[in-house]
Amino acid sequence: MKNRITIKDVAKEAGVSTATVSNVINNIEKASNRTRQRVLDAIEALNYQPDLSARSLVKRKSSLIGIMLPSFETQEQVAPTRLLANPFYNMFLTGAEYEARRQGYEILLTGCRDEKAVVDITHQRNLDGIVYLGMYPKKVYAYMKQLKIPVALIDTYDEVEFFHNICIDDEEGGYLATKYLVEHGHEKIGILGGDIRVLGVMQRRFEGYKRALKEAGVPYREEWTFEVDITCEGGYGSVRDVLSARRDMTAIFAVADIIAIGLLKGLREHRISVPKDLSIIGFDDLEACEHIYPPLTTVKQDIFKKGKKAVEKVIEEINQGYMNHKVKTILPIEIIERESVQNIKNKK
Amino acid sequence: MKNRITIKDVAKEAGVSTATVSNVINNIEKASNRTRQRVLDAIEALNYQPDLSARSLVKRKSSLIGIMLPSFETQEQVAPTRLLANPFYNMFLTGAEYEARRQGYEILLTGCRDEKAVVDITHQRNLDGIVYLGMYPKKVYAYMKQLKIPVALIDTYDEVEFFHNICIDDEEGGYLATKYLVEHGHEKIGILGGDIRVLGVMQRRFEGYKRALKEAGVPYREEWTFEVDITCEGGYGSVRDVLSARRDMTAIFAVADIIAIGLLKGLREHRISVPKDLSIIGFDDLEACEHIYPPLTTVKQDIFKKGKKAVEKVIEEINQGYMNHKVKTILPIEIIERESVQNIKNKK
DNA sequence: TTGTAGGCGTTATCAA
DNA sequence: TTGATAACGCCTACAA
Repeated sequence: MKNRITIKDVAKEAGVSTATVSNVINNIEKASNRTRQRVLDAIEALNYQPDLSARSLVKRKSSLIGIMLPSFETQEQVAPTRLLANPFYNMFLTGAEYEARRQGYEILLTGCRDEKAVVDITHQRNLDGIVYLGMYPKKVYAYMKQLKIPVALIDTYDEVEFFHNICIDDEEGGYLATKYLVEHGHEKIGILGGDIRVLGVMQRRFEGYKRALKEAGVPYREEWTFEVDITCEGGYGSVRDVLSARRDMTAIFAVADIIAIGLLKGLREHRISVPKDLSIIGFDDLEACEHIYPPLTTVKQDIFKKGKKAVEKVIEEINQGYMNHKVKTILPIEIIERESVQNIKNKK
Repeated sequence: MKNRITIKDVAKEAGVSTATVSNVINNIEKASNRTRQRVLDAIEALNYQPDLSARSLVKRKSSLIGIMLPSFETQEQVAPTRLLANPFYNMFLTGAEYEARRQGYEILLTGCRDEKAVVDITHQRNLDGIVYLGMYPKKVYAYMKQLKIPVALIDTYDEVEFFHNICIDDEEGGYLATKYLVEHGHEKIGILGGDIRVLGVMQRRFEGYKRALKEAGVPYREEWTFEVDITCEGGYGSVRDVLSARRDMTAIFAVADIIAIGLLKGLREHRISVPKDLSIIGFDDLEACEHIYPPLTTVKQDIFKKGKKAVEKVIEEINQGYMNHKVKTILPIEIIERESVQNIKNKK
C-alpha cells in the first residue's frame, strides 16, 4: 500500500522529535528558529500533508462547516431533483464556500433525511459549525439546540435568540417595493405571495406592503391578495385569479422573483402587456431578472453575501467560543430599477 | 467537556468486548444473534454515533466524495462570485449529493486555488473519490493522476482513458439541433458559440452542425460563425455582429442556452422578432428556457443525472477497486420543442 | 463465538 | 528549547 508521509518521517528527516514538528506545524512558538527552519525544510522536502482525520480525532475539531439542505423524506420522494433547484442556493453556496476556504475550512454539503440526521452527522464528523438552508418545521429547532456548536439560520423569525441569523429586513423590503409603486403613481396595488399569513419572511413583506399602502392613504384590499406557492408554477397558475379580480388594479408586488417570473409568463399568454397594462415588482434579484422580458424591477438582496456572512458568523463563534447573546445580522437591500414598472404619475 | 459515547461505553453496556461491538457495527457476521441484539440495544440506548474521524484514521477512508469547483486564482480575483454562478452547477450538485447520500457518503465541496490544492486536500482528508467540475488547463491532469483514488471528469475529451468521464454525445447534439432546423425548412443557418475550434465540447457541437449542413446539402458559411464567451453577456454582445452578417440567414444554433438567452435579449432590443424574423435553437435546457420569451427550443441534457452518475461511477470504483479500463458514460439527449423556431417549410 | 492488544497520525502533558 | 509518551476512538490480527 502507499505509505503516508507522517509527522514521524518529518521528525526523522529533520532530526527532531514529533512534538517539535507538531509545534512548528501549529505555530506554537517554542522551537528555536534554527530547528523550526529544519522542520520546515523537511516538510517541504517530503511534501508532508497532515492527516486531518487524525488531527480531528484528538482535537475534536474537523475544520469542516456543514451546510444542511432541507430534504426531508416526504419532499424527497416527490422531488429529490428540486433539492437545490432554487437559484437562490447557487449564489448562497458560492458565498459560503468562498468564506470558508478563505478561513481554512471546508464545506460539507448534505441534505438531511430527518430532523435527527443533522445531529448525527455533526457528531460523527465532528463538524465545527453548521449553516441551515431553507425552512424547517418547529421541532427541528429542538434538535439544533442539542448541537453544541455554532449554528446559523437563514431568514428565520423563529427562536432567533439561540442561533445566528442572517437575514434582511423583509418588512422594509415589502415597504420599499410598494412605496416604489406608489411613487410611480400606483394606488391600486395587489400582492402576490405565499404563506403570507404565517409568521415568516413572506408575512413580513406583506406587512411592509400594508404599511406602504396605509402611508399612501390607500385602503388594503383583500381581493387583491393572491396566495400561491413560491415557485414559477405558482406564479404562472395565479394568472387566472389575478385577471378575474383585476378590474382597475394597475400594479402587483410579487413577494419573490420566482413567482413574478411565472406570472409574467402567464400574463404574456393572456396578452396583458407589462408594464403597460400592469406593472410588476419582484423581490430577490435573481440573475434571471435581467434576462426575462420585460427585465424585472425588484428588491435586491445580496445572496452571495448572505452565504459568506453565515459562514463568517459561525467561524467567529468557533474562534471566540460560545456566544450566549446572538444578534441578528441584517443585510442591506435596495431597489433595482428595470422595466417592469410603468410610471403613471402624469396620466392621472 | 462533553464526553463522547464511544465503542467502549457500548461494550460495557452490552457486556461484551469492543471487538464484538465493532463487528456488529460493520456487519461482520461473527457475533451470535443474541450478542448482536444486545449490542444493538446498547447502541440504541446510548444513542451511540461512531466517530468517523477515528474510523477514517484507521481505515484510510473517509466516506467523503470531493467535488472540486474550478476557481484558480486568476479567475477568483476577477470574480469569486461567479464560482458557482452557472445554473448548470445547481442541478449537478443536487444529483451528486442525492446519489452520495443514498450510498452512505457525504459531499465535500471545495474550490481549488491551484492545481496542487486538490491533491493536498485529498490526502489531508482521505477523500475516497473526486468529481471535477468545469474545465481545467492541461497540466492539472498530471496532478489528478497522482491521486490514487477514483476521479470523475465531466464533459471532457482529454485524457479520457485515465478518468471516469460523464458526458453526452456533443457532436450528435449539434447535429440534432441543426437537423431540427433543417427539418423546419431552414437552410441559411448560423452558429453562435465559443471556443468552437479548440478541441472540446463546443468544438464537437460545431462538428455536428457542419455534418447536418453537409447532409442537407447546404454549404458551410464562415461568415455565419460567431464566436463569443459562453455567458449571457457574450450572447448579448454578439447581436451587432449577427445582425450585420445576417442577410438572408433564417436561423441560429446557439451552442449553449446561456448565450441563446443573451442573444434573445439583444435581438429584442433591436426589434428582431423570434422566431418570426429569426429562429433560435439552444443547448442544455436550463430551467430558464421555459420562462423566457419566447420559450427556447433546445437540446436537453439531464444535468441532475450527470451529477448522480458521476458519483455513481466513483463509488463503483471505490467498491470494486481500481479499474484500469475506464469507459465513458454517455448520457442521452433530446430535443425539447418550444417556441423559438419557426417552421418555414411551406413558405419556400 | 468472543476478547486482548497494538496501531492508525496527531496533539498535549510532563520531564528533562 | 526539546523529547518521551499517553491519549483520541476505532479496527483488526491473533489468541482464547
